[in-house]
Amino acid sequence: MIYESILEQLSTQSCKLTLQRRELLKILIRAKTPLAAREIYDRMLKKYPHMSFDTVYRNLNLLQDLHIVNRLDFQEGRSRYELNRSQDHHHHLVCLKCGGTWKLKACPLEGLNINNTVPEDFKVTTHRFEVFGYCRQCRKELST
Amino acid sequence: MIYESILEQLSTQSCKLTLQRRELLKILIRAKTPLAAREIYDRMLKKYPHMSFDTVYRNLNLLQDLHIVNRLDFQEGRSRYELNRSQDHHHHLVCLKCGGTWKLKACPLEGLNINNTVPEDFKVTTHRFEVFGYCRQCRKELST
DNA sequence: TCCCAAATCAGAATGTTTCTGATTTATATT
DNA sequence: AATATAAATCAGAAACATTCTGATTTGGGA
Repeated sequence: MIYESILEQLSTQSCKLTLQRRELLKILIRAKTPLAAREIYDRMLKKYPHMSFDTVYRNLNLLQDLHIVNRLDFQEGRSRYELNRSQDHHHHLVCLKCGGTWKLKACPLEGLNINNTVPEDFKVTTHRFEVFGYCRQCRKELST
Repeated sequence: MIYESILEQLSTQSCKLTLQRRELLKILIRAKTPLAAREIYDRMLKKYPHMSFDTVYRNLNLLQDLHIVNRLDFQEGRSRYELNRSQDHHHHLVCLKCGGTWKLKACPLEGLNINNTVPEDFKVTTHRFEVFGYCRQCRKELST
């Protein structure tokens, strides 16, 4: 469903539906949490053992440009990627110990006073918001 | 004033007040915008031409641990650093074209519904919020 | 002045991301 | 079904930020 509609979108942009590209999409659709390029690459190697790492990056960048994928940064020294599901705009809660992530529905741009603080002549295109800390499990482990 | 109080703080932590460390602090205090490690290094080279890049990073990490410096990420492929001036908690507005930054006083954590969306058993330590787009000047240049 | 932990230096190493140039492939057309 | 070709892939190198290593120097207390 999502998969097919993305393939269609790619076709209309005259992008080829290569096996590698399809596999990358399937991995992102299956993912329960944002993945690092390295993690995606490792999963793809299982099906395509001769994959080039470069292919992962090229496709992630392409999908980003088409707004099919979001690039995220959780201060880990590398990016993570997630499918951009429309109607599911969200931000993240990130555990600094285990790297676990949870969705935050609250969005600062929906808050009241943002429009007062951003100058009118500044054209806003995107924003980021992340909350960091320690999840229940990791809190326990820290105190023992 | 700020400079002296930081030196004092460093002393009490039994950190040595090396010339390089002092110079790095002065650069951060002078800075009108968050600086990349590379930019800091370039400025330090003028005074200490034999500086090691490593020294910049080591000190930035130290100062970060002591909450004297904030590490920021503006999706540029490298971090930027700014002095953590207490009583001036803020976020940033970032121009995607020129890299210019402006302070945003609004903070999402002060908003209403955050406490409802973060689970109680999650220990929040930090957060990030950035707004990206194009500044007045760069908007003009894009449309011509 | 002496001592030594802390800091620095120089250069190598690590890890992520991008580039290059040759080869392969998806797909539109015949 | 065969062909042409732009797009995509591969393999490896390169670029870049950041961290590490091991030898040397230095700030600051005794």
